[in-house]
Amino acid sequence: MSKYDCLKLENQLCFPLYACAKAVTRHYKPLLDEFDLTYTQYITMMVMWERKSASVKEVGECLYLDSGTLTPLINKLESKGYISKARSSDDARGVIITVTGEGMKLRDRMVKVPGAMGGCVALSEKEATQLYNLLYKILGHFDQIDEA
Amino acid sequence: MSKYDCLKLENQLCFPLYACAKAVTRHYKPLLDEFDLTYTQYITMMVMWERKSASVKEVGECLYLDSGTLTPLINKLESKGYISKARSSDDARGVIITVTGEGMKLRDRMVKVPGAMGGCVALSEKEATQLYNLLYKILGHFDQIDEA
DNA sequence: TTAAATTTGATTGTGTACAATTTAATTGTA
DNA sequence: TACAATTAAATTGTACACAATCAAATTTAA
Repeated sequence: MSKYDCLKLENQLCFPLYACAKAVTRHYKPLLDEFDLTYTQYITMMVMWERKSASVKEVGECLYLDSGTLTPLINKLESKGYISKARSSDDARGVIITVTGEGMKLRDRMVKVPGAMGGCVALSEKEATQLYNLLYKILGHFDQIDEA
Repeated sequence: MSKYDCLKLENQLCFPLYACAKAVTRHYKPLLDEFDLTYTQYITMMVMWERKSASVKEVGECLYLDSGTLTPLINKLESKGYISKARSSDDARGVIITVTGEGMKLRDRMVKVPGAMGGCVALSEKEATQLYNLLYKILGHFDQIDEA
């Protein structure tokens, strides 16, 4: 029992969180490679599939990403033909991105991906729900801190 | 209820994991800035504080990182004076890194960091343990997959 | 014992992340 | 109305992450 115990890797909660998130995206990679998408591009497409259209700012709020990350990423998705970009007519500062027909077709082709990944994680239904709730509890608390 | 529900962001387990890990390291940043360390440098020092000495390969196994990430990071920690590098005498392929006196002094100065971060996460003891166990369960399963 | 296979760390290239700054557009206010 | 403050994206710079490749050293096996 030392005063340094709190600095041991095994006593950290953040480290398994960090390592686990990386492990998950690493195991997503072979699944996503078939569609020529990275994980971040994939979740960006998820937002687009649901909303059809959104500003860069809105996408950033959904994904906790800023324009420094999203601008090049969105340009790549545009060059792949999955989304289109246009200045907002309401407010010329904003850029509205819209999912294309090709982008919607991609959704059909990717329906099997979450299932394939789920088989990889191997938690029970109950454990998965537990984890889900704990993670959103932390995220919610951070959101609260940040808006203050 | 659509066949596309599995592709909704809110139905993903991976997304809050990814977002939460980023939120945690983001909130670590102001704490670590005072010591001129990044999060990855910080956990690398944790390994060094515990082991005093380890090969690049061993550090990588502890942290789930490869030489592409560790080589430049270790060079930075060396230039800050917290560790030293030397070829292994046993096996000239290996590079052994060793924590310096300055590196050990840093541990004393950083004892307050985990507590400060813990106050930020705001889970009960029980929830934190639950989360810890779930994360290591996933990591353990991935380890199993990977070694096969 | 050598030649092939493996291992270790470094290097290169791509893709995030995110802070900080810049530019253009909009809003608020005196 | 003017003009300061704010906002949205883009840009720039630093630091991971990791795949792929390389070079040097070591191990294995024929």
